[in-house]
Amino acid sequence: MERSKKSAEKPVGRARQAGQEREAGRPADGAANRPPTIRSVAERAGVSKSLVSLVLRDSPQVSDAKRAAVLDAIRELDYRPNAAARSLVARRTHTVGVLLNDMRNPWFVDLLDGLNSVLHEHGLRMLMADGRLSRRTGEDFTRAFAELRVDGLVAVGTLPDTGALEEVAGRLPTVVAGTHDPKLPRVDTVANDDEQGARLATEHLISLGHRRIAHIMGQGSVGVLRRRGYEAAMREHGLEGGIVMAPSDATEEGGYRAAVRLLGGTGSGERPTAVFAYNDIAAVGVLSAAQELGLDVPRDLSLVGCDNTYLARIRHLWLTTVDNASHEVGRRAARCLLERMAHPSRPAERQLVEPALEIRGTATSPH
Amino acid sequence: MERSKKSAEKPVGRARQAGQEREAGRPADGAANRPPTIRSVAERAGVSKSLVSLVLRDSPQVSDAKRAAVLDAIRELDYRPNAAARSLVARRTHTVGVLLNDMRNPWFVDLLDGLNSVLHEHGLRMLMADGRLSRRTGEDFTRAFAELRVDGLVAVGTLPDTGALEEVAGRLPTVVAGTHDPKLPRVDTVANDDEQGARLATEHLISLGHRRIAHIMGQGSVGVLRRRGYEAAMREHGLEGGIVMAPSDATEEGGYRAAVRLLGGTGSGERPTAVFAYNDIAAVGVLSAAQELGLDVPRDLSLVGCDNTYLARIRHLWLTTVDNASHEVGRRAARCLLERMAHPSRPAERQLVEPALEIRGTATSPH
DNA sequence: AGCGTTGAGTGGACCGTTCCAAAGCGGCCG
DNA sequence: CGGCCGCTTTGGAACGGTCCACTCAACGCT
Repeated sequence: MERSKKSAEKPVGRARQAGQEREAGRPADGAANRPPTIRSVAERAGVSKSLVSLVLRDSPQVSDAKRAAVLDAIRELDYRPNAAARSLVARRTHTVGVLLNDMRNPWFVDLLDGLNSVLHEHGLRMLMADGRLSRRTGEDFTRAFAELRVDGLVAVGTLPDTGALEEVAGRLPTVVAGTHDPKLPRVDTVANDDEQGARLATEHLISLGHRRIAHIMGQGSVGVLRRRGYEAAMREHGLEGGIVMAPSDATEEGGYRAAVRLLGGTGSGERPTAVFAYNDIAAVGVLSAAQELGLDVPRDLSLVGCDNTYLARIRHLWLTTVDNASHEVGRRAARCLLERMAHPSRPAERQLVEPALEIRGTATSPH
Repeated sequence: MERSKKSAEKPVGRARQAGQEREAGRPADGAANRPPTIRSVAERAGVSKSLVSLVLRDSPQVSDAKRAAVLDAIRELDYRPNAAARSLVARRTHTVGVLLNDMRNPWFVDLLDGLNSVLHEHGLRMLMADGRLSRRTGEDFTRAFAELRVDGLVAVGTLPDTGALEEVAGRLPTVVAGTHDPKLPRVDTVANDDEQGARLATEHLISLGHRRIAHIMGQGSVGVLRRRGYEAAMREHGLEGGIVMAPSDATEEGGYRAAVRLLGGTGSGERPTAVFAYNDIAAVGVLSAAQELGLDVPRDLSLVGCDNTYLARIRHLWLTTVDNASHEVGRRAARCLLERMAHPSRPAERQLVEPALEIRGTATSPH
């Protein structure tokens, strides 16, 4: 008895207070007129907020008349649901974080295309951060994504900070796309078959009749794989003697310097007749070096790049290169992420996508 | 009487239920162990959640002992504040949306750098969306940003859908960077002085001794301005007769085709000795066309591009071009946005950033 | 002694949604 | 004619924070 009275008084008072403010105060004079909420819509349509919520997630349980009324009100007020409130209660943001290694190097745009198309089909939106920018400002990208409570994370390209990635992978579904690099327990990887790509390029040059084929090396695990594919192809065709490798980095400058070392120093008999470069940018460096050394490409020197970036497509360069199906990599990475979001603790999956040769103008038979 | 009884009975049951769940149930057995909240931290540290909140926003009002206890609890639980909850009550997300026109064209990366550095100084984070991807999936970028309740919006580059931008500008602080295009009431604009840049390029060619200088035109307002600068420079030096213009788009293909028309068709006496291209990509197309027509650049044809993208920096291309200080544009755009966030209804501001000539290898005196 | 003042700490309303339990309301059947 | 069964609609707790109003000591000042 006593208890019932006490609790009766307390909640009643509150309910009334709240109700008053709700019904009379806020929407009318509305402090600093805020954007419309589900309540404004309900009020205008003459229904409860719950019904508006049902209409928003178009439940079949709503009569046509009320639905129309609510939709009208939404239109009239130009109402937009508040994602923060929604995700607060749903504990889902329908957003996946995409961490780009470095936006300066545009090899990833096709990958992003593929990623986006599949994610969008499943009602997920992408939120991108440039790893390089975060690094420069000393910000921890991991934190930002964790606080925003993204539903998943896709790391595109090699990341310097494997530790942070490992930590974030413990919290949320994570997929690495476009590189083989960090092999972590609960992290899926979708990448190009770089070894196979290098093999294709090298075999193309061999089939054209080249015997002495140089390789301009790249760094990281991708660099190792491409070198391995190159070496394997050479060996399988009995061309161990024709193997020449020059260390470099994935820049035009690096490709240029390596090519100058390779092509400039030694006598003409020793000089390679073809070069397989780690990527398109390095290949463009080779082009520059050849020009400076008075070598005509492809007459005096054949050249194959890798990645089929839009650089390779520029008519003035027109690089023969390896297309590594970035779009497909993106699509598969998205599907992997969806799988992992559904089953967070399944074992890590590693996928390889088949590359293909894109023949353009920088490789022919040696004269 | 009847009413009081009714309301008494109803809330009592519920209130008790809820109270029990809060005090005894949730934190102890915790359904599907959720990430720690401010309440878990408070409980562990033996303080109230309000105090934890104070520590989080490091208020000076907290004793050292309690502060230490709270920080320990935060560390032990690996607590991360929930951005959704925070922004729900604060009505601020500390996030600005950055809308990229098209990630394929990497002229904006420097701009983003500048943008990012200033925004970061003010505790804002960037969230990027690619307009092209949104367009393809038929998604309205405006909606996404509006629902996420970003604090502001930066549109980078020309946007096709001016209407959507105008609408979104009514809701939140908006700045357009890198283009002059939509002149909307409450929208600030920070752009390069494209007219001045074109003038610099043209005057450079004139000072080298060229008289017949063609211009490969671009589209949009930027195209108009660059053309205007070109024409003005020509006229001011009494070279109206040397004006030749070819319409094109901002692609390599477009530049190539325009150049073939310009250089191939007419007799040698009529042929321009120099070209000022709308941008670097179009300039590369000109390079391709010149090569095909057997014209040596710069001996037979001088060429100046625009934007100083990294294409221009490739040794094999080594384009003389106009540097439009994208980094500075980004920085100023960020400051504009901060201003507008502080004073949402101030009149629109239009800023122009001074360009500079970047002399490389594609322009010399006519022989 | 009584009074205000100050500073650390707390309770609870509130932000804008979702979701659940329950209510209202015909209609149908025994 | 009353009970029951669907279908539509509603109230209110919950999500995880912030912030305001308030309490409670301790302290200094007439």
